[in-house]
Amino acid sequence: MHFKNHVTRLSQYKAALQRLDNNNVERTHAETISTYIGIPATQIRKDFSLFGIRGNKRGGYNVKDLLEELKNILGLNRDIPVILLGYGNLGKALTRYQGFHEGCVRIVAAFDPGVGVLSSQPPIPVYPPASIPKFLKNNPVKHAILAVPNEVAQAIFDELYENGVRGFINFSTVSLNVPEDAYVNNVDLELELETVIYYTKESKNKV
Amino acid sequence: MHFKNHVTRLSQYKAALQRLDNNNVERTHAETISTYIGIPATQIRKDFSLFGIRGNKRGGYNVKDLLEELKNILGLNRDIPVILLGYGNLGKALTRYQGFHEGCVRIVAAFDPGVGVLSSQPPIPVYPPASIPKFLKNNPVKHAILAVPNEVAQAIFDELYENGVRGFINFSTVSLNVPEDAYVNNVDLELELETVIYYTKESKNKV
DNA sequence: TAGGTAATGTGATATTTATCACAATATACT
DNA sequence: AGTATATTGTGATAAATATCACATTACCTA
Repeated sequence: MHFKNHVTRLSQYKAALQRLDNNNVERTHAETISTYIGIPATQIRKDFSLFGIRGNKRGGYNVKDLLEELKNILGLNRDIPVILLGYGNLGKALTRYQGFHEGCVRIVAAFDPGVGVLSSQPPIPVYPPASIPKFLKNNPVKHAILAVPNEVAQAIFDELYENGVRGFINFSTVSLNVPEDAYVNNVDLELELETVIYYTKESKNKV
Repeated sequence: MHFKNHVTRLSQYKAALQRLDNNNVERTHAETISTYIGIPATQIRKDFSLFGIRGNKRGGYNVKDLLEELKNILGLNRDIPVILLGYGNLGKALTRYQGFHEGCVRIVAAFDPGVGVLSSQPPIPVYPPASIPKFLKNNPVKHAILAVPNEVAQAIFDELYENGVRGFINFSTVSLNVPEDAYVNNVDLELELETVIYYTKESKNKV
């Protein structure tokens, strides 16, 4: 069992619960969450069951408690420092990405060879790539976002792995060589776009 | 059948084939592609079989032909114009995203309310949102990338849909209300990151 | 406090997706 | 030409995932 889908859904549930909590809603139900995010209520309950989340047989779920449980399961019950590799346009976008600000994920530093010629004042410290090992020795960060050119992706990955980073988002389009105990989530934007194109073709392929 | 996974894989195959072609490789095999992208050869052949792609029983596949077939299936056998909504950091990153340059997807214009105060010369024309209907009347683009703040995502979506756009990538974190004949691919970067965090937790939840 | 009901929780079932095993066949070799 | 072999192509099987049906239970009302 790899749980990829389950984990994705838990994350969606968490986001929904966060919004409910922001709106000061105190109790909710599987049906409510369902209409919120478009996942069948029975699927939601099954997922909760699988991960040991219990509600109240008639009162549904307490929003704050459920949110807390989901965060615990996802490992989001504490601040997660993340480093960013590559401070180009994508890197800049990520440092300002509103999705991260609500959660407990925080980009603490970026590394980019162009550090000397940055035009504007970055919102996080940006260091030259040479200082990666030293930084990681002082700040044992476990997660990294790879927003670097394809040519250097594997080399940067290896260096980060050497220095203890184990979880990665990879925005480059090379398929990295990854040791057993690391986890890489590839986000290929072209691929995402091509999926859209396939599903909006006038004439789908008959299968 | 929804084929989401199949289509994603086809897209990966296409990318691999493109690289093989760039390196002037003439023939290839399921096994080769497999080691390239880490998908079992038998899965690859099954996918090909499902979409009617045939190889040569001993010579494998002709790279150029296979690439062409994959492009046909994915609807990538012609230039695909795409518009970009929101020319913030993410928008800028996307216009320069190297993944798109190889393929046939081309971002032809962006729309952003801050169009008047752009610092540098953008590589594509940037128009105010008010001109969306007129633009789409003159340029019947079918695909859009939503890189706008959550608050306006649904409104922008509705306007685009009204004007004929049917395929979307949505980078905002709201779950859009989508008519039957449109397709939205939600790319939630926080969710992607949370997946990574889950899989790199020291103590996984026992299930 | 007893009955009605809205919700959960989960075993059973169906569907989807991936893997396996091997038959078929095109090429290479002798 | 005939045999060996690499590789495809696919039915059968297994595994994963989602849905259904309904038993259970906590709350509400009278």
